[in-house]
Amino acid sequence: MRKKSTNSQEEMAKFAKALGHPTRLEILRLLSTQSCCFTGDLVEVLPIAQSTVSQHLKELKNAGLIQGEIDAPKIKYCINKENWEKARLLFSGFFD
Amino acid sequence: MRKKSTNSQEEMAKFAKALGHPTRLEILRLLSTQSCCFTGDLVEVLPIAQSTVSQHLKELKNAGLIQGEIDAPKIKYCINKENWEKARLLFSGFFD
DNA sequence: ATAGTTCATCGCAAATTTACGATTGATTTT
DNA sequence: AAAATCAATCGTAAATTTGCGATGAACTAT
Repeated sequence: MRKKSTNSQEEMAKFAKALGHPTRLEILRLLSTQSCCFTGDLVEVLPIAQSTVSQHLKELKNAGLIQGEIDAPKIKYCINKENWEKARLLFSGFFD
Repeated sequence: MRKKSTNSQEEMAKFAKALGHPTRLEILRLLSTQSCCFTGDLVEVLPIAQSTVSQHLKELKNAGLIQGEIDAPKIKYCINKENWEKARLLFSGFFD
């Protein structure tokens, strides 16, 4: 009784929350079809301001779903494969 | 260029958003292990106020993941199996 | 009819999210 | 060194989310 949520529920909620916006889903789709993207490539494709794209990227990064590396003067974003797999397992386990 | 998100992305985002809170994940887990629950059963188990549980139930219902039927004076909540399956397919398709 | 039960909804406050333009810092190019 | 490019961050506004206690609606039980 009065049980708090488990660690894996916290983690899954964190992933789900990050996935809970169409723009972020689109970013992830773009990153996973092409292997990686520069921020600028995403800004060209998405119908929102550059600063907003950066914010979404930050949230995806905080959730651990993507990672960025410097390729000066650009930044190259990729799927974080380790956590991607973690998320995949959590979701597939969740849906019985 | 400037492409908006697709319908299935909108739908998946809607599901993901509903899944993006530990309490709602816990509610769904409880509903799926037992086949159904009364609101009161959930309130007993969860460490939050009754009104807050009701709000979370409402969100899950709006997202289509659960459905409630009257069993007076209680309300019996169950997984919405049709949409559950839809969500399962969207997520499993998303993670390659 | 009255009292009790069950759960949704209201009203509110605090925190978070989403979006934008402007600015800044870092790096590259001229 | 100066100008240009790239992307994060700042500051702000509006909307949404999360949570609670109190109230209300619908039904049941006495």
